[in-house]
Order: sequence, then structure tokens, then C-alpha cells
Amino acid sequence: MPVRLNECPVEVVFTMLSGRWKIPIFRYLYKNNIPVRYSGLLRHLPSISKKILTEQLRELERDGIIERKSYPEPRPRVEYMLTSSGRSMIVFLDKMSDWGEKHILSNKSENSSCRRPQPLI
Amino acid sequence: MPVRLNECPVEVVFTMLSGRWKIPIFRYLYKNNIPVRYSGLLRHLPSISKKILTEQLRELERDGIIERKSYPEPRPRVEYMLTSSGRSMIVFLDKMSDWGEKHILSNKSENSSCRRPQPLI
DNA sequence: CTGTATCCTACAAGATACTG
DNA sequence: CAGTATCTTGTAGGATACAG
Repeated sequence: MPVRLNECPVEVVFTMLSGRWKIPIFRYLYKNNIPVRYSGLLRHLPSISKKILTEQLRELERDGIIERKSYPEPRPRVEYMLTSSGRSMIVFLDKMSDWGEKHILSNKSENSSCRRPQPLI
Repeated sequence: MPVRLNECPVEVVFTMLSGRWKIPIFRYLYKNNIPVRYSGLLRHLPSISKKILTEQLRELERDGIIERKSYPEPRPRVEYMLTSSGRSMIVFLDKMSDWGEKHILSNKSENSSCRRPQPLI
């Protein structure tokens, strides 16, 4: 999804992060806080297909949120990590999470790899 | 778009606000800060259709972000306004806007009804 | 004025197979 | 291992007409 320019920053940022798997990807990279391999992402995202994973990664990279490093060794290896810019999104994501926990109705379940008091998103 | 439960609050909130016109609607209601009529929204949103406007309003209402008041007078009148819960979204929307203005690349244009130093989103 | 009811289209997302 | 290449599908968004 191309980012629409000439627009309210809020809308642009929303577009950057809109995509079925972008928040899960962000969360995984954020928590690990070290470079993560393509195969690592593939394993940790329950039901994503390779095509979609590559697509979402490419868009996140294009928007300066993640960084891609390729090591063309005998067994090729590619690592992804948040840029400092991407990482700094935690500022509003954390506030969003707070708002959500206060205001989301009928959310009684105890699941979730991203619920407080674990720190942040 | 139904809100997916049992999920990361961030994703839920994203889903609540994802929709081509939800941020523009929020912004209009936020700025006016008084009840706004259906026709007012229709006039101020450049190219929305009635079906879509109604749809997005219904979803925002369902999620507790806006409130709908109907006055079935001779000339029917319906007013929409943010709930206090919806209004409190400004906390993270404002942070998002900050992030956007710092990090969105190639956004040189001088347009926009939502750019600082006008306060907030 | 404030909506429904239909019909249509574009595109994000997915399934699956193939490749350097 | 880390991807493309194709094909299919679900659905958000829109155009238009009608209605209380």
C-alpha cells in the first residue's frame, strides 16, 4: 500500500502500519531487540505466507521502519531489525495500548503475548 | 470491519480507526467540539458517499468513539459528537502526529488542515 | 434531511508452486 | 534459506437510485 503524501501525518502513519501483519512484525522485532531472521519471523507468525511476509517487510523497509541486511553466505541469511526511527514508534504505540486496555469493551480473555504488565506493546 | 477480540490492544485500536474516513471524521468532530450534523460531515468530507459515511459513523458509534443523537423533528436532524472516551484518543493521536512530522520523508507540501502549529491532530 | 438497498470494482490477503 | 511468480478470493469502498 503506497503511502499517500500531502496528507495529515496521522493518516500517513496509519497507512504505514496498516497491514494485517505489521503490528505483529513490529512487536516481534521490538521484543527481540536484536536482528531477526526471515525464517524466524516465518516461524513466529502463526499463519502468514511467504509472499505476504516479504510484502509487508518490503513496505516497512520502504517507510524507514525496519532495516534489512543480507548476508549472501553459502546458506543465505537475511536479518531484519527496527531502525531507531521505527523503534521510536513505541512512544505512541504504548499510549495506544494504554487507551485500548482502558476502553476496549468485552475483552475478557487472558490471552495475548502483548498484554501488560509485560512492558510496552 | 468487526473488531477482532482476543488480540493485542494495539491491533484492536488500529482496527477501530482503520477505514478511509475515520481519521478525517475524528478530526472534524474534534475540532468542532460541538455536535455536528450528518449533512455537515457530508459537506466537509470532499468525496465521501452517503453509504460510506453512514457505515463509518455506525462503526465508530459501535466502538464507543462517537455518540449519535437523533431529533426526529419535522425536518429530521441527527447530530454526532465524540464521546469522552473517543476524545481521549487524542493522547496517542497527538504523539502519532509528532512522530509523523519528524519521520515522514518527502512530505514537502504546504497543504493540510491538520498541520501544526495548530494544536493537536 | 438522513439515511437504505443494489450493484460494482479494486486491491489486500492468501494458497500454492517454483527458484537462485 | 529467502525469496518470486501465478492464480484466486474476500471485502472495503464507491456509484447510484430509492425511501421515511
